[in-house]
Amino acid sequence: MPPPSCFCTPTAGLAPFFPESAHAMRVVTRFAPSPTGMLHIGGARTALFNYLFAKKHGGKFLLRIEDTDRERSTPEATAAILDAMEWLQLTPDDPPVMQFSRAGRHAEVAHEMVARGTAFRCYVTPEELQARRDLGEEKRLAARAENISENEKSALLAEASALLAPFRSPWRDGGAPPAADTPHTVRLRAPDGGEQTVEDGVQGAVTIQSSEIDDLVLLRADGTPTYMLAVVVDDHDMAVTHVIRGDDHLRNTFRQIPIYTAMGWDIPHFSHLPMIHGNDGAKLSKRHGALSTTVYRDLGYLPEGLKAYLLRLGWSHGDQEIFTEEEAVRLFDLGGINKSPARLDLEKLGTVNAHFIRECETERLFKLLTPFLEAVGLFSAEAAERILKALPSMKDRGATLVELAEAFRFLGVK
RNA sequence: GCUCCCUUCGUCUAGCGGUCUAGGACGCGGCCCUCUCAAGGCUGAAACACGGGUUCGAUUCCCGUAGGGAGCGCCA
Repeated sequence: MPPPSCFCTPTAGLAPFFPESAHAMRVVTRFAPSPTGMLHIGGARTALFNYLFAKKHGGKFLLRIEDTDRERSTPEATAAILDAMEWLQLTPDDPPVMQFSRAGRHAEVAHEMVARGTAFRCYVTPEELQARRDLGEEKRLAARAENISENEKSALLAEASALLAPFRSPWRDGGAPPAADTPHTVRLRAPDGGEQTVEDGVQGAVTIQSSEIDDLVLLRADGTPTYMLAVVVDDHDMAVTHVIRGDDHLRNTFRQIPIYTAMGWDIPHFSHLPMIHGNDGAKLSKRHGALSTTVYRDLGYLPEGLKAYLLRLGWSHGDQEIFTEEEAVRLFDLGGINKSPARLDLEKLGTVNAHFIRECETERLFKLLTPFLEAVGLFSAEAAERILKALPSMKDRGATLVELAEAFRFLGVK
């Protein structure tokens, strides 16, 4: 049995999470949702893993609302996310950071990068870029025509892939603006040659060609920061040591690392979690029913039940199926995370939840159950006493609070 | 299309070259317990995607194929 403190050698070939000597370095993780919709189940799991990892190492778990998209961010979504986090008892150690409030700091960093020559002013417009992509698509389509020669075809394809390749701006090496007052963005000057490798805590070593990284926009023409700049600056300023997020961000890591490098900042340790799919194997969407995390609360699941189920989705510790919160904190590790996507299985969630309903302390269960009883008209002040008394022997009568409430119908409360 | 990633029972997974006639869990079938239901106990069916290597030996390592996923924005 390895000592529990041995968290630095989960997988061969993995970069150590900590320099041997820096035991004083404190683990900081964060969950960074964008308030453009509800907190879905995949996000809840990401938050859980970040929370668990931080707690296990005696570190800090932070929450940052990524609201730099002013068009799509809403206060309602922010409130919904906070509500879900609170329900799940995934409480951040510091007050949530609203990313947009830090826009000034982000711009400051972008300008610093321009001064250092690792970013530049770019005068290309979104329309020009779109035209470039459209032309690329056109050429590709043209290459499919049947009445052209092989030579023409490959020439067309070559043009298409050049047009569709990651964008490298004509201004990346400087140059005068078309006119004195031409609006400009600030773009990262992407690394020139060779390849880039990142040691991911879940995916292992992942390598891509530098040419796959584009000169991404850091500051929009209106001076506001993009997500790519904001995450890096905030993660650095918040002293985040471990970035644990969905693997839809894996490629972004390669676009973010050059920003850390440009500023001479320490690069955090990255771990990218596989996505969660619906029970039909397709990407999670509305038709999979309960999408928002708080819907599970309304469906009668206990927060600890949902968390225990989510924990086992993509993570395992031998054959153990049920983990108490204390065990989860103690046993969680990056090495136990699976690389392949998982499907949501409501049947199993029900079983896990049933376990936690049985484990639930009676007084608390009674409080949680009351609204569900009221919803089906089975609660009254007079019946409260009887319900409370019957509850201990009723605990195994349902997998959810909804079912449990239904089971009280026999009491003839009315 | 290009790049990267993934692939063990229906589902979640164990497995990190011999322990695998592949283990656990959910679900499913049967039996027991029980006035009924639930819970519980026992039990059964159910998987290494395919093809090549490497090796004395592959579920485990490598390469293809197929299937799936992600990314390719002045979105995050």
